[in-house]
Amino acid sequence: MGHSQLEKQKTHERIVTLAAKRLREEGLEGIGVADLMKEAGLTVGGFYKHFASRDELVAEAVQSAVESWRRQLEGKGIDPADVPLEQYADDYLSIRHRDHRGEGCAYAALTADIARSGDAIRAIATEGLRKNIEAMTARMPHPDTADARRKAIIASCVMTGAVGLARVADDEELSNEILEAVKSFVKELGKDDGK
Amino acid sequence: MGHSQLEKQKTHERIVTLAAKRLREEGLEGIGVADLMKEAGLTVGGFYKHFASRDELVAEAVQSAVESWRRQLEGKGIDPADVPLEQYADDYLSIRHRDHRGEGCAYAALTADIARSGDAIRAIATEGLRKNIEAMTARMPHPDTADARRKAIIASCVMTGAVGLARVADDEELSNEILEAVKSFVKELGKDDGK
DNA sequence: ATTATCTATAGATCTATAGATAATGC
DNA sequence: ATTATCTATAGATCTATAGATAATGC
Repeated sequence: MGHSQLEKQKTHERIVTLAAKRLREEGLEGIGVADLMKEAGLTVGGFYKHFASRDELVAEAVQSAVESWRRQLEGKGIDPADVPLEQYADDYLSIRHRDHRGEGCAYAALTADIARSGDAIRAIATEGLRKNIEAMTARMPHPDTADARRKAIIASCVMTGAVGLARVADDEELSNEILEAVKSFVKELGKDDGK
Repeated sequence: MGHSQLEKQKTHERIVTLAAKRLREEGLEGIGVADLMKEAGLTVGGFYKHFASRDELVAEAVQSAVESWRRQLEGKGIDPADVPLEQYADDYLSIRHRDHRGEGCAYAALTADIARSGDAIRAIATEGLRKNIEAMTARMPHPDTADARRKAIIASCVMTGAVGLARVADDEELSNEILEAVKSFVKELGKDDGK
């Protein structure tokens, strides 16, 4: 029962981080305030001293989820800009990513949920999407060209789509086939000789 | 207040068709039984003479949504197998499709929702996905080759991903850029000279 | 004195059921 | 007689709030 301002800030972050995970797992409406607080080791009453509404938490959690990949890398001392496209494709289109939504890409896990959300959440997601496309452009050969940006958009769509469909397929063979086909394609996209 | 068996069958279909639309718009948990029945011009009490549970309706609605594109074409006397890849890409990656989820592709609208669903719904969606990939393979040059199937998987992922992300973007320019980039890419995929 | 969290609960909403009503179909 | 739909409601669940408790920090 800590009550200092520092404790409160840590509690706030703990709730947001947990929500970012659980909402990716269960969808933006898939878990209630009381259950989330319980999983955080708290009770529902304290929630509204941290957030004006459930929607406000969801917005913070989406922001956190959108940034989580970058933050995980930075925690290991790695600059996301230094991750080459090949490694990005290997990680993103891995069985591990497919099977761990809570720690994975917010767009693969929540695209449809976000598209149905209000202005605040869509604005956060749009900003993150823009940055992702720019970061992907920088990983392409000749990154200053319109072609690199076009390839980055294609790569973003095909990767989020592939993980989404791989999670739909209840047949492991089909699911893996999707991941492998797209993995090799994205790597080809990054080769200089391509169109 | 019709009560014949024929009337009941028509009522059943009306509920399922409406649910297939509204669930694509609002998500698989986005609309309640009472509201759906009200929109169908009925009341909640009759619902359970048609479906054992809400989940049973959702399963039928997902099946209906998965088949809706094929059924719409067949209603116009068009064989879906005759739709060439270029036209498919133009329709799928159109602003109209992006802005009308209720009549659009179930995978673009519901991928994450389905991935979170139970076995019955995932089995229905997996079967539909398999058929979609096969139909897309048949639209590729040299459709009997492994390369055609690989391209069909890439096309399926990139198209569902593109419509999903185009719906996330609250900036019309970015959203259209995504649709256009992927549209031209899918058309290239269908050209014979490609790798 | 202030406030972060707790217990308890009001009020809204949702699924599912019970029993009444009005039509079908033997 | 059977049954498709209706009205009404029980029971569960969810968001948000009220008031109590126990810590911080001037």
